[in-house]
Amino acid sequence: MIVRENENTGELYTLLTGWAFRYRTMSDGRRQIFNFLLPGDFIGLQDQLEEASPHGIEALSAATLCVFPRSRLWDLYRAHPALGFDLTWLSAHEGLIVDENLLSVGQRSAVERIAMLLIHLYKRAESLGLGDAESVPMPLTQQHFADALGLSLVHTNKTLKRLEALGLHTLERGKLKLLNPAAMARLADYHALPLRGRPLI
Amino acid sequence: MIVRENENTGELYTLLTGWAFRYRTMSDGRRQIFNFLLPGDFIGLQDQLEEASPHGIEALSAATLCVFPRSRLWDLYRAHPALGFDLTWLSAHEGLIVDENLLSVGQRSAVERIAMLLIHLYKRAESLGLGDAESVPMPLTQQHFADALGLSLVHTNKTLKRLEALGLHTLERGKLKLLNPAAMARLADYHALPLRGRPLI
DNA sequence: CGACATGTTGAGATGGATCAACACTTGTGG
DNA sequence: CCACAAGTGTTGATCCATCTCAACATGTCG
Repeated sequence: MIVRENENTGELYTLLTGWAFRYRTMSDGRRQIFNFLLPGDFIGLQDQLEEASPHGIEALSAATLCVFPRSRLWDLYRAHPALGFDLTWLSAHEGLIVDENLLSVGQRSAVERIAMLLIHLYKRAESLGLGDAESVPMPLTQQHFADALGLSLVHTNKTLKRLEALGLHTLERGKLKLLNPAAMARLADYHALPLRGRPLI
Repeated sequence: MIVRENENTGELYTLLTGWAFRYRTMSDGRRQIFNFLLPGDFIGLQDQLEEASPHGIEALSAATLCVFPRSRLWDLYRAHPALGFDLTWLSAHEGLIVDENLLSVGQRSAVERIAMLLIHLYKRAESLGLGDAESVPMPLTQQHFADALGLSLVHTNKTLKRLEALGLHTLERGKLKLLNPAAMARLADYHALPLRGRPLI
């Protein structure tokens, strides 16, 4: 547990190693995962100064963080405009990913959603050099897939199995392999978002 | 049409008057609306420099824009760190709204989604001083509701009617009235996001 | 007046939800 | 070392919220 919902830590973080996710729980317990966080992602920009954080953040694996006091955020903008610029970049980039998730949840069928999430996470992990030539680590539980995609746990399981049966991927012991990335991309209507020089803060 | 999908205008805008929406179309024509834009909202931050915009933006009414050349964005950060700070604020704030939509589309039922969108737009318009004491303008078509909420047009129509029949609101000739805001907020599990001093760029 | 966008309504089909088991793994305490 | 609980994954049967299809109504604008 990195950031608790409706609390304010007064801190910002960069995720240095490990995986995490950002989510929100409704008063009756339903949970929506907004995004998954990988090394290099920044945490806490959405929380406006001094306000309680509208979402929680939990780690999916052992993780290390770089901590910033929120009170010095403004100093940073003044003293290092380039870093401020990078922060806006990071914020906008996370926005793009959330947009993509919204597109999935709003318009894609269950198979398409799962396919999309699998490729998307695969590409992100791969581009960070995680995993080896044929697979990347995948610390999510099926419940996480379900909560990110707005599907029930049962249907998530069945859909995941169906894709495996089609020979599109394997997912075991926390390792994801894409056996037919092209077919999966076609299925998901996936288009890589161009990731030009991503800054690290 | 303000920004075309997959093109790059090299410009940024502030929406000064009027309504607009930000969306993306899949290759088979399905469309997801990410967010609605009201006066004061900034346009174009998500589009990374020089890349084609991953989404389109269209006006819902007559609108006026303030135009910035994208090439001078970096100058602005260097010369006026405070404005850079505000831009990050605006970007993060739009992120919060998109999160909220994702929560709706992922977890809420059709009635809840419609109720949520109605209150949310009502509050935003009201806080900008649009409309009068009892109603705000509402230039959306039912198709816009449907595309924003991930519902079919037909079901959107029926659900909207149902809420009207329950006496929760009226929506005619482009004017929205909330007859029982409390009940509607309860239905939607709505919690206002605190809007502290919003900057205008 | 016709053309086109928008709104309305009913009937029937279906993707995904819900309910209910059961299997496997891991950790814990006795 | 075993017994048990808790978390996770798997599978089948049934239900229902929402989708699709198909009309028709209304309004606007040339």
